[in-house]
Amino acid sequence: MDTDLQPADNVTAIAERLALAILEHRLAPGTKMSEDDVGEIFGVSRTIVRAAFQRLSHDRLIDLRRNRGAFVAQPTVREALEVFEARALLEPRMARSAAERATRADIAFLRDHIGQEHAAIHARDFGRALYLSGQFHVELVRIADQDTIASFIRQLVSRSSLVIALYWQRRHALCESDAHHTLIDAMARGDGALAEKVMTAHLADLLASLDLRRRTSGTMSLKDALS
Amino acid sequence: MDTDLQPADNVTAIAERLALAILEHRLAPGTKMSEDDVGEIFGVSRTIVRAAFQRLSHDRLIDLRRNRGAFVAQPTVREALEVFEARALLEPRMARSAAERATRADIAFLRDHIGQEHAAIHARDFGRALYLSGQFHVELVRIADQDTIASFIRQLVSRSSLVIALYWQRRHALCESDAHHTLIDAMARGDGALAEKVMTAHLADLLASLDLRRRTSGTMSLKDALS
DNA sequence: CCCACGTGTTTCGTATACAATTTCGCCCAA
DNA sequence: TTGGGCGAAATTGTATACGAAACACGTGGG
Repeated sequence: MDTDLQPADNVTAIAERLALAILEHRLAPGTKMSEDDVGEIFGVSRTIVRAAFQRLSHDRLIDLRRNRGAFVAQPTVREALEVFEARALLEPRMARSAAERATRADIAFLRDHIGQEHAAIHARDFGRALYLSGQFHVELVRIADQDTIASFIRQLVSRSSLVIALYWQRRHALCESDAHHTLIDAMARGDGALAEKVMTAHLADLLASLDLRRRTSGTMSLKDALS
Repeated sequence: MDTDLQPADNVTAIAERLALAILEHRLAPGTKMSEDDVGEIFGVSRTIVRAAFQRLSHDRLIDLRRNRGAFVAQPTVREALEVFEARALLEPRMARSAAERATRADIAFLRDHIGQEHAAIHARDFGRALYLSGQFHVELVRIADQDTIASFIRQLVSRSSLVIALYWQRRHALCESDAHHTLIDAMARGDGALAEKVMTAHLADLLASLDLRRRTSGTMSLKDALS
């Protein structure tokens, strides 16, 4: 049985836990992560932590500065715009493909996914809700069955999460927009053209809801964030 | 001035030299690279080599198999198709942007780049010619001034090089197609729409010139390839 | 003749030690 | 008070050591 997706690989496991902490906004952009501290928290040596850092750095989730250490990335305004431009180029087409390929099981899975997201909101776990909201896009590309583009989207969605952490003022109004529902409906009907259009609009909305002039701040200790 | 792009960073330097060896087809897909051997060739410890390997692995240039080692990646037919599908989605738009933004200096740079490529062909250094031919696409996106998408293209072009190594039969007829010249001409006239169209056709041609049924093979020793 | 098995060798995974660099507090002078 | 420099402490960069897993190969049984 390999239903247990726990990676037997230490560095993967730790990279994923760190990524989740960032994506759920438990670790604020700019936070410094010392190799020793992280290693001690997870009970591994710096060797492992460094490898995990390098992976996250390649996904632009953290910024690795030579002889200085690892910091949760702080996308600039320019990077934020680039990320959304890239998403606008890729995701609508993926939404179309997904709509054309989605099975009944896929649709059910996505509906369940949104269910979890709502549950998280209800439990006031906004970090997790935000993470799931991003994962929705990743799942969509998975259905489109394009692994290569999926890896790009995964990175872009992750970076979007950082952008949101930095430039989103009104937190609690999160993705209430039922864009995801609309998307699923279009997919359930196999309407690729509509799905593509809805996705385009959804991404534009997301970008428009940011205030790129102001940056929110806030920090938290490592141990608390990685519990 | 930062015209000196020599990385003071050992792992970056080694990752780049390995990447170049792969991109110039001096290292054939499937070749195993032992950490010890590579470390000895470059005069660094396995620590550095491992870090470099992890980077290349993230770009899918090498395949890292746990407890087995690092192998030059061998993209499957499916991956090959995905790579070109992704390029088809991104590059035409980038060609348009580049055409609309290119300065006189940019055009001159690209022309010179093609000049180097022809020189390499003339010197029968087909590996280098192929590398430069790929770099042309990367430079194009650089002109389009989209760093995020540029990083994706860089990866896709690299993987394309592996695809070509595996699935290209008639080697010596390389990119003689003057698609790159046509592209530059369109850019010089600032004709974005044309550049977009030419790029689309160029990528389709490239894909069509592959024979995805047959795989070429061939290998070479590490020390020779990394001299 | 072929396949299963055990042993020695190679290669990788991880921890740790030490060197190099940065950071921070402290003192002193302007 | 403020700014600069000096040294100690902390943190990262790299090499190395040792345990563990995979591989190579020779041996013996079927």
